[in-house]
Amino acid sequence: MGRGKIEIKRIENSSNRQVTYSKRRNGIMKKAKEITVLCDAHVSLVIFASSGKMHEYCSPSTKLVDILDRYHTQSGKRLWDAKHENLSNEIDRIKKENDSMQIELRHLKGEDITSLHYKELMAIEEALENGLTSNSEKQREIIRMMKKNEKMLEEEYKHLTYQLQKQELVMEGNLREMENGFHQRVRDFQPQMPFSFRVQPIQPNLQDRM
Amino acid sequence: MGRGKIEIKRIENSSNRQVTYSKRRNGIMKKAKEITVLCDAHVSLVIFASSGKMHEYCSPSTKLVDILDRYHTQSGKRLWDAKHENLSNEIDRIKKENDSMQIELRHLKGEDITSLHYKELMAIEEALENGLTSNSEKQREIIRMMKKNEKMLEEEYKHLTYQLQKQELVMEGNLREMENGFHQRVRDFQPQMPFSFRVQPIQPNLQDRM
DNA sequence: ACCTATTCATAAGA
DNA sequence: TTCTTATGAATAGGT
Repeated sequence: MGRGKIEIKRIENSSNRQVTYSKRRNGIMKKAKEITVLCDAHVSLVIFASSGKMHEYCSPSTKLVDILDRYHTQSGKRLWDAKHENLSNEIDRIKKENDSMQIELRHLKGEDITSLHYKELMAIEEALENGLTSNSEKQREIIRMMKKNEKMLEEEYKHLTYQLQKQELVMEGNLREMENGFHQRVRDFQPQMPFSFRVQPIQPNLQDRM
Repeated sequence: MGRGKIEIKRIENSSNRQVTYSKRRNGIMKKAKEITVLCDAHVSLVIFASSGKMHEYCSPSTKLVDILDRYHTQSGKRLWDAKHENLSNEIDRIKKENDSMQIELRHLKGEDITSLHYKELMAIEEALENGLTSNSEKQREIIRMMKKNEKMLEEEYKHLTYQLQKQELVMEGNLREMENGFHQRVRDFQPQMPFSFRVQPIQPNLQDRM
């Protein structure tokens, strides 16, 4: 097409080649755009001139990566490197692991067990019973700890009560002294046990478990 | 170019679209080949039809990977890194899912429950008990089925025994006839019930579950 | 798949 | 590079 027919072989004249290149490149780009619009196609087009300059076209709302992804899927050719392959393999591996755990979980929860054999049901039952045993043991242990802690708190409380009573006695004594005329002593009075004294549970983390 | 001008917009008629697609695809491919020959260009062209079918062209003595390598270098767009990142993210996501399932499984099995709070232990206990309930229900169901099957087998057995006895009576009768001189009849004797008769369990798949 | 009127792309020249 | 234009190529619609 043009003023004369041309043979399809390398254009030796470099500037002609350059001109033809950019004309035809535009032509192809245009065609690529048109086919995407007309026919819902997805196109990736990458052209390098002999000069090394690059041009590309990629259908709108698509990324080259997506196209290449589909290329990879359909052609089976491995475009990416070993690293990529490794990642894909790992994903597969983990997904399988995931699936089997999911199944195990569901079985333990009593779901999807209709198709199981008797032996499998027995194994699951055993696992459940073991779990239950550990679980209640732990619960009993926590209760034991709670009781122990309660006892200690009680003892501490008794002790404190005793100390307070002692303190009150001292204060009453002082009061009596004050009433007897030693008013100046009141300002200097310091309690023998500071009010900041607090009960410290022996196992301070226990309440977190409740 | 054609019998009439067409607007560049999606061709709604599906078969027209398909026809146009393959015509234009050929056209683009041809143009791509021509520009590589005429202008020493390097071209990668990947087209997906809306049907999902793929076609590609890649300049001779070049591989798509090489083109993409150069694309990578020149455009600065990191095709693979993005892809890698996606894969890595997915791996992370699945691994997290994995971990939480693993933890749940271990908890159900009574492992790693030392640091759990009382409420969590209770929840696990409930799950275990529910599982156990479903499990034993299923087991009971299987046992019911077994018993039912056993009963049926027994009845069939009784029936067969009866039939055999009847058969034996007939044979004894024949034997007596033979002893009375009808020896030639022995060769022609055929039992009325073939030996290939077998017990067919009513629920043939049941034994698979054992 | 083939046909062909028509439109489009482009080679060559400016 | 861009414009022009004669010409060959591509293709839309029909068979």
